[in-house]
Amino acid sequence: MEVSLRRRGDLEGVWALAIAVWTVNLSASIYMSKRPVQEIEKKWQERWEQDGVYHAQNGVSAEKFYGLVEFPFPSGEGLHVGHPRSYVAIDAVTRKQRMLGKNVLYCIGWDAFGLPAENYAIKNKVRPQDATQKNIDNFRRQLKSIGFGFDWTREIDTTYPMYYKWTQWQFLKFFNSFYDEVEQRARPIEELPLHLNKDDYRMAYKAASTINWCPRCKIGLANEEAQGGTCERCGNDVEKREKAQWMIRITKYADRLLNELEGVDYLEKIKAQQINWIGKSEGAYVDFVIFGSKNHSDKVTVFTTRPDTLFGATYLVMAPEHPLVATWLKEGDVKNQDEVQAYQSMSAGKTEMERMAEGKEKSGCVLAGIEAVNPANEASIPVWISDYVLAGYGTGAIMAVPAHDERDFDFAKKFDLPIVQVVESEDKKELPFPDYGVAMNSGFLDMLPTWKAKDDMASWLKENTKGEKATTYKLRDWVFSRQRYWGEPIPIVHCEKCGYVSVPESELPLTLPEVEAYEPLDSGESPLAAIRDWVEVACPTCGGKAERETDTMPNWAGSSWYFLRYCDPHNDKALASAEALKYWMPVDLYNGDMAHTTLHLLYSRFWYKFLWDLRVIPEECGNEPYAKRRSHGMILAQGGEKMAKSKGNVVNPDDVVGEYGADVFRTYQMFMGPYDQAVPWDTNGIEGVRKFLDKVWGLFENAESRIENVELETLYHQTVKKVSEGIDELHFNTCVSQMMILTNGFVAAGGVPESMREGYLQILAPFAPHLAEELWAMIGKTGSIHRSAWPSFDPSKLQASTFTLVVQVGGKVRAKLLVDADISEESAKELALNDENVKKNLDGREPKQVIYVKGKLVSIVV
RNA sequence: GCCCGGGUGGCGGAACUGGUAUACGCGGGGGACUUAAAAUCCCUAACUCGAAAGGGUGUGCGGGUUCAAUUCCCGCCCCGGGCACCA
Repeated sequence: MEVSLRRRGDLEGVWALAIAVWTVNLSASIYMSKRPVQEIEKKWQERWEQDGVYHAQNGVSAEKFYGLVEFPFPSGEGLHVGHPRSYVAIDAVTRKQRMLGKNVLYCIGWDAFGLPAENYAIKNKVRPQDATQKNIDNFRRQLKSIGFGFDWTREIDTTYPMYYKWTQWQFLKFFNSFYDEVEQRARPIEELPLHLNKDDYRMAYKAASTINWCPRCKIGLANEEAQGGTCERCGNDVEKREKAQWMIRITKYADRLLNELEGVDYLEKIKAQQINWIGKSEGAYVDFVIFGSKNHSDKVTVFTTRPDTLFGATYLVMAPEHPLVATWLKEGDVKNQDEVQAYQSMSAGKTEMERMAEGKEKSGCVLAGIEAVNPANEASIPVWISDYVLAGYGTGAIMAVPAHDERDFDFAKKFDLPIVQVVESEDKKELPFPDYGVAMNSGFLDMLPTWKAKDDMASWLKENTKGEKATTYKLRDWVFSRQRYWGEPIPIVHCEKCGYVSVPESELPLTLPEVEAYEPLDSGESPLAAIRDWVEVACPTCGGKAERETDTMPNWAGSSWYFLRYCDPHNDKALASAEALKYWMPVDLYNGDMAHTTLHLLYSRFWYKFLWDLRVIPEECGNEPYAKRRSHGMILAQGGEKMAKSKGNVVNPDDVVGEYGADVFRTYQMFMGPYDQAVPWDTNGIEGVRKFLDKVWGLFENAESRIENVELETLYHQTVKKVSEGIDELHFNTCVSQMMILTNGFVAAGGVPESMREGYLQILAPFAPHLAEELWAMIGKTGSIHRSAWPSFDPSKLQASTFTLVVQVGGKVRAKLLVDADISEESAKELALNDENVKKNLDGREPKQVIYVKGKLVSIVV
């Protein structure tokens, strides 16, 4: 106390001096006083909540703005400094939109089901419910301390039964719908033509699927839980296993998910990722007649993107799992049965790790006794099996054209198979592989290379019933089952008589029962299977003996539609009312991690399109959920490494907010680098931002406001323009630096002119909302600054009265002259030519040409 | 291998539609205030030759277009991310 009083005293002396000569820079000690920022911030956070400053209004006619950030998974570690980056950014965007008078929807919630919570519960012997609740409380406290403009009355939690009631309800929609190929949309299953079997057409269906199996944990893993071929839980290598799983027919939407990207504004690389994942390729199916098997009508269909190279197909390769191979083995058609079976079991036992380690080294086994006929030239070619052919893509079999495919080439070299090039008539210049010529000489097939254009070949195949045009996708149907406890129970009952039956809507939510242990069972089933009195139920249709589905839904389920729930979070009649959806959807700006731009984005777009088809989402909302999608770069640890608990370099927002306050934290997050790029955290860098905000405080606490200064006015209008546009473009770092420039201008001038005070605080408000609010009150304004009107700039005041005219001679800068903004071309040129240094560099030469660029430069060509 | 990004001072990064390269911040150097330190403020700073005036070089590398290129074109190199034996 004493110290600060003494400083105040010092300050007065300095201040007298500053008034005497107003250009004198503000003295150091003005900024010294330690303000209790955390208290001030807390005060406003409470006030905002009380006054409902950030509440979104349903049922109004005002223009809306829906800003969305990915809701977090509330982990036990708490928020880390990377989490809030996008929250701060979209907070700034939505604050500006709110100040433009729009009705803003900006919410947060918890994506709280999932594996880590379950593992934590198992390890620490607590209920996942309790652990999750504790984590949510911690996350909520942390987020609130940063002062986001979330509408907290709309907070959602995917594990809350009134939320997952609707997740389950939507699953039943999938179960009770089919895809109408003609109309290209989903329709209720009751509308399926009567001659078709409903169970073959449901959008959600149960089928055997290959899963990643961890033999140590005895558990099935989703692909994303088994990345790199190892178990996320124990690090053991995973194997492939067949298991009956719930699947969703996302593949029916492949073309729409691809084509309708054209109507949305996504970052180019995000679109590219969606396109890659869908993996559409166009080509043809080609039928190869088989001889050597007992069934004389056997044929193998292959998919190729290069039907024009059919003449170069010198052998056939099938995946070891191909069903025809099993048939031929059973029938005794294959002469080298033992060898083939050995190869099959060898490749089935291979883990992902082993496959990857093998790289390009090809393996395989010929099917002795089986031959195929190349439909283009009737040549007889051998048939092989190899695991470089994937069972799950195309038809599970390929025609090998070693001259035109590197993998086929490797295989042919290894097993000494013939290589025949297909050339475009006379054009033999471009050989696909350098040593092709050598390989060609070893070929024994006496075929003359011929050529047909891709489309010609496809139609030739069609005419001769030897194949047809075809399109394939990498996208697979969505495996929707998890053998786990901590997820939404799948509301399906299996009846011996009726098959799979929906749990009646009236019984939703089907709540997760309490269990003794959360570990999966030895059988690989979810722990729910152990609760017999929960599993055993009467069939809802016939009343007979039936069993509940014990699989739960994947984490993706709850996050596929949460943005719809924000629109109307307390509705108990529907997932959201049609009016609310019509008003709020689509999302105007969606931001999230680059890590979620493939799966989550694809799943939620698909989910939305499906609900839209069924008109659960009104038609007016449009066919895409997110009008605009952006992603933020990662925050790295100091030094550029990834932040990781194991490396001990994680920065906790609590510490930063505790030391500097939320405003400094937020502003630094926006200043540290381009929003879409990865940037390392810098403990020194944050000091610079603290100094900046301290200067702002100082300007309002101590400095003069009766200042008139034309240059400041220009700078002010330029800054308002830059910040207004920068927020829309997500160029936050340059917004902050521009505000720093303006602030430095005010400091140099000795204060903020009266006419600029409000606007100055208002442009600061999206970045440092507490500080702006406090100073807004300090200058006597009533009502929240965050509900005030966004300032405008005067375009006529953007131009300074003078500018630096650059003079170039022969492309090199030879002079910089300060001139009036309205200087005429003639006088500018004259001034330039008369400059001493310009004359010296001209060295008596006559200029060939003098170019004048208004407001910029004079370029003298010699 | 394929598809996206990106390469600018000691560091994070600015630069509109081709028109002063390095704004803003960090760190460095020098100075003021202080008994001293911290804090704060001021000055300084791409590299290089020069006392200075001024010159030369400079945005990953090599070419090109232009009065003028970080920006446009051609050919490479490196880094980050995504996908990956996808026929």
